[in-house]
Amino acid sequence: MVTMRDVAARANVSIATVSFVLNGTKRVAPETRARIEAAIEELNYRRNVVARALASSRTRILALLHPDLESRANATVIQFVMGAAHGARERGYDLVLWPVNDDEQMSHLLAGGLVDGALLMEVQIRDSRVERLVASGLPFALIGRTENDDLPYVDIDFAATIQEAVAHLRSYGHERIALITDRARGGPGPGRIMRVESAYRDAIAPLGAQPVIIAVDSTSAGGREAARTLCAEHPECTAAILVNEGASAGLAKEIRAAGRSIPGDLSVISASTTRELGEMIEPELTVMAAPAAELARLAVDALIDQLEGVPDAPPHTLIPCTLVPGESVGPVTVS
Amino acid sequence: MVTMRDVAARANVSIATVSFVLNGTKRVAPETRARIEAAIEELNYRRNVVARALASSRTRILALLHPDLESRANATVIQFVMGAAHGARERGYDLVLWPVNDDEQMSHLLAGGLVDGALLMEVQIRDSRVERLVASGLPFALIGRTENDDLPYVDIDFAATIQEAVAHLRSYGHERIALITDRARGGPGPGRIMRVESAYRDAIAPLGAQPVIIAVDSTSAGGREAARTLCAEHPECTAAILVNEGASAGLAKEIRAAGRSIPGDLSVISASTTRELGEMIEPELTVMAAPAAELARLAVDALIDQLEGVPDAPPHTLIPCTLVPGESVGPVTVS
DNA sequence: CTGAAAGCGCTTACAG
DNA sequence: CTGAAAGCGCTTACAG
Repeated sequence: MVTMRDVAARANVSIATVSFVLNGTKRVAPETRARIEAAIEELNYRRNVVARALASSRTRILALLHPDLESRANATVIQFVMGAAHGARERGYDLVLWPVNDDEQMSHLLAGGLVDGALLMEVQIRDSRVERLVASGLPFALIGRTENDDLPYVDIDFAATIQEAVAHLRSYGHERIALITDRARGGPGPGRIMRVESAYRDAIAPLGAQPVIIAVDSTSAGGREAARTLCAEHPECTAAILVNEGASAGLAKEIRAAGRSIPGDLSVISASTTRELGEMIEPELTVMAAPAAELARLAVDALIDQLEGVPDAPPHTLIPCTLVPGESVGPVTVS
Repeated sequence: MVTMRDVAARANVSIATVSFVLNGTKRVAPETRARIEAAIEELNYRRNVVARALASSRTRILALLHPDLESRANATVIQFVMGAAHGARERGYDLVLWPVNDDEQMSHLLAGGLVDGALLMEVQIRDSRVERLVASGLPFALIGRTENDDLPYVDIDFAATIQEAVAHLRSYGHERIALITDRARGGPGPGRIMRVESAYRDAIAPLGAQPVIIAVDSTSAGGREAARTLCAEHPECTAAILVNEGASAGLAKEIRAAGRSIPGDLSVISASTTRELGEMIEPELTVMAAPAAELARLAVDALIDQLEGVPDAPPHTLIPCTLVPGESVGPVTVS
């Protein structure tokens, strides 16, 4: 293994000087610098990141804390994870995946000194991970929000997204619009659900209709259940907005199985998902594509800015989903 | 920050002794051990992983090298990544995501000393990453295989998988069975495709029919293209085996759009995908579920065994996909 | 069974 | 502009 010592010897300087040119932390005479750079090149030297981390007290490693995603057929998740990995690499950081299950693992993360900061996915309204993070003093950025709006976060702008979805449906004449969300399995659930619901209430308020909110599991079975509930209990609804990626396919299938058609009898918008997933469904769904990769990069940037002391780094960013018209929205048909 | 020095002081021992109990590397008197453990507990001490890494020349970090997965609507990918993360954590290792694009990044990885070993996803038949890895001496495990079968790998047992798919279809009377694979976009392509094709040829050989192989993009559009090709050029086929996750939905849609039905006119098995994805499609596809999480864990275990010098660690493991019957396979109908 | 000490490969005040 | 040296927090022969 070639070390800084080897480079220094070959260039006839001290290792301190080598370090200075590598880090650009101090002025070095041009000829000296040239000699050192030549030596680095010739030896194909690359700084040991572990030693650097220990000496500088900065590992340049970020942790991505996520719940168990293994079972989720969640197309946005992979975009998110990959976006974060790319974003980190582009700024010279590494990203470690951290499946947080228990307190012990959280301690290991916080006290182990492996990471300079953490990114949190799937933030709950009341999130014990966030509390521990705050208590520990480790810098972090949230994807999603807790009750406490003061913490640094990036999030989907659900208000704008739902607003646009409703406007799109209204432009086709729809006035009875149901919302289908994710059923939280124990715990307070992601803040997302709460925000989506209130955005929905605000958006349909001008229509003067009662809100119809159906929460189901994020699975095909959940989607079928939503369709049955919709048909049986809310036949007045001519449109539905889904914010439940995993349920979208099941909903479409069951609506058809019930002898109704999309968009003939029901117009559907699936929000916060991917266009690829929309394309898989029949009919091709009109979706509002989640800015997953973009959000991940922003979260990474916010965290690194914080770590590197960039002034005026924006603590909060909201991005709406993008409407991608498919074939699942049509005019209201009089029956 | 509380260090080993603090613990040693509180327990009235040297830091060496603290290190011995932490690592279990040397016999320590029971009372001494108890004192040290008490001190650790009281101070809530946790070993600094960076210092440990530097001193022991082992970081206990593994890299997961993957191509750009951002754009893929690949449901097995997330299972794979998460399986690897969990597997690593369970053995006390961390996993960093490494999007390998260029040579410079590869050098940084290899010479930086951050990781003890690497896991490679999406291995190509002829893979420059593998060559560099071999040359560098960094331990690794492949997911998938190259030309060279001597390297340590885990992989899906495509021969057994395709064999079972064909057997399943034959039990319904099918004898004209097409194969739909992934179109490699430049380069030699994943070894997977080659292996799948030869497994298919072997499996249908007893049927005495010409092989029908259709390679399309792994997208809904690709699936549609496959359906059209099948209908137009191979009307004799009564069944198809897909090994192209992203194309499965498009295929089903286009078959129906062409006025043919699944499984009435065409039986379909989608291999190497997830049951969740099969459930999303209409009709619910019979799938052969990829053992993605299991494979990831095995690869992690194989790599760690190698790192820790476990004798007789199996260098190669093959696991077949699991048949999950859906509604897309039926008897041959005489026309 | 325990400790003193060297060393892992860097960074970073401090001197000159 | 450059260097000698301390130090980051551990592990690990080596002595005793």
